[in-house]
Amino acid sequence: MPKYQKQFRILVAVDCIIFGFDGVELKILLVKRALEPEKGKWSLMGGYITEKENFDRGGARILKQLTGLEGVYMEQLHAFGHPDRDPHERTIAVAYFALIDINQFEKQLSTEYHAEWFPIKKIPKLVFDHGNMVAKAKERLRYKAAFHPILFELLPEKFTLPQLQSLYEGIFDTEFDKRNFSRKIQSTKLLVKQKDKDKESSKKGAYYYKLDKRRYAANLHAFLNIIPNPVIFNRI
Amino acid sequence: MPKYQKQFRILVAVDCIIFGFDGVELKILLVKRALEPEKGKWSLMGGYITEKENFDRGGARILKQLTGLEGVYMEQLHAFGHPDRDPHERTIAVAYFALIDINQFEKQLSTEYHAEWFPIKKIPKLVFDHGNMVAKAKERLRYKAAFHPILFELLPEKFTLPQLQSLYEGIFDTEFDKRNFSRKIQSTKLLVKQKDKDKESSKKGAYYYKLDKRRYAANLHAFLNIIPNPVIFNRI
DNA sequence: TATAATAAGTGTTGTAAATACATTTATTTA
DNA sequence: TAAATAAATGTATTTACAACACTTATTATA
Repeated sequence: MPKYQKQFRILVAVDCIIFGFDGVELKILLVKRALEPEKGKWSLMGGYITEKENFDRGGARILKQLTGLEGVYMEQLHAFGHPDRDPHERTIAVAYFALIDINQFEKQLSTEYHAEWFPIKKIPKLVFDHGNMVAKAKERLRYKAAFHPILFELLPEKFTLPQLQSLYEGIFDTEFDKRNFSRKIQSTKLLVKQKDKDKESSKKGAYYYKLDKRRYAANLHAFLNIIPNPVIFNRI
Repeated sequence: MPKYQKQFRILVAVDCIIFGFDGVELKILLVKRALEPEKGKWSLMGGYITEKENFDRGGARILKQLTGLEGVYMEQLHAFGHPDRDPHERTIAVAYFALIDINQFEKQLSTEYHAEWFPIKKIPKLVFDHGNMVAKAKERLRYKAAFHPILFELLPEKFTLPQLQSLYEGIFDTEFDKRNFSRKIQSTKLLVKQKDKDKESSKKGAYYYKLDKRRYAANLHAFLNIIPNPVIFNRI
């Protein structure tokens, strides 16, 4: 079949904003850009879309390339298409954000890309419009996490309520009352209390919990109300 | 500067899901596709991105081309990139959805594209993956409208509370108690009661309201709670 | 071995928001 | 002037949320 005439064709990339949580802060994973222009500067992990793949697959491929991980939570964030975003040649980028268990990544680390975790509050200057992408991803993560149970994706299989709370507090940059927080989390029935405790961060030790995977899968799109409203968003 | 070598370049289109409300149902505006393949079939309005424009501008251009309207509420929905979505040549599409006042459009109508409004519940078979785009846009509109005051964009400058309620009821496919609905809307303080009434749809007549544009602009991203929860979404 | 230090775990009460529900009012038409 | 129609409005009850403080388990130290 003949091609569409006279239209111009554009490079299409996928860039990944990869979030991790080390128990203290929210972080994102950056790499040193391997190509000119801006070679050697900090950048999101990305790559060009290939002839046979769609965006979701491209995103998954790129994530795997860097982290070795598969089956990770990923979501399309936004398509970025400013004509000058790559000064070298017009390139559009479809950005994805991923939530990974930072410990998994440590295991699977590929050294090839000079990857490093940066606390979300200390992101260096990034190439092109990657700074905008990160800003948008943070915003989306907050928004999504305020209503849906997605932050579990950032935690290891077993975690404690204090850990979970500190994750929420980090992301929303505020503090919650632990009694109310605990009650709300428990009321979702998404967590299953374990018999063992984490003794590392306190003398008394905190009980581990695991996700109830059945319920979790069924409720990914359901609504939580963990976050007291006025703290994050202005209600009218 | 030399181009990136060896990467392949792709056609990039923007497609618009244009919503309107005629007082009874939610509708979308479709056109007859002008090009092969699938020429003559129902399609979203779309077009290729040009060399100097970003996606937002492309979307606005395409919307204006069809409706003559500018300054309309538009939002990027999703990038669609399945390799076979256009069987003719690989093309990715960035979809936008727009909310317009259907009466404005009637005035500005361009006959060139054989545009027609279709009730959201009676959408014909569409070209390519446009059916998926519409489905995703409906979902997003519901989601967004459940939390944010965006449905006003579908109404004329002056509207009545019964009209507004029937819009919400149409979109969420349910019925609300008018006393509670009215109270919730009033509590947002976004509306200004007018002195005149709409006498068309009842004998008593219903007072017109206008948006308080100042407050509205300040609260576009604020949270409403118009929709009783269990009706639409499952809470955990 | 008793005491201090640390963080985890747990319950109750008041307040605000959401819901359920029925009557009155303005106007037109028969 | 009576009947029909849809708009407008208020209250009582229930539910959800937020504020708040003490007890418990354990380890380290005096």
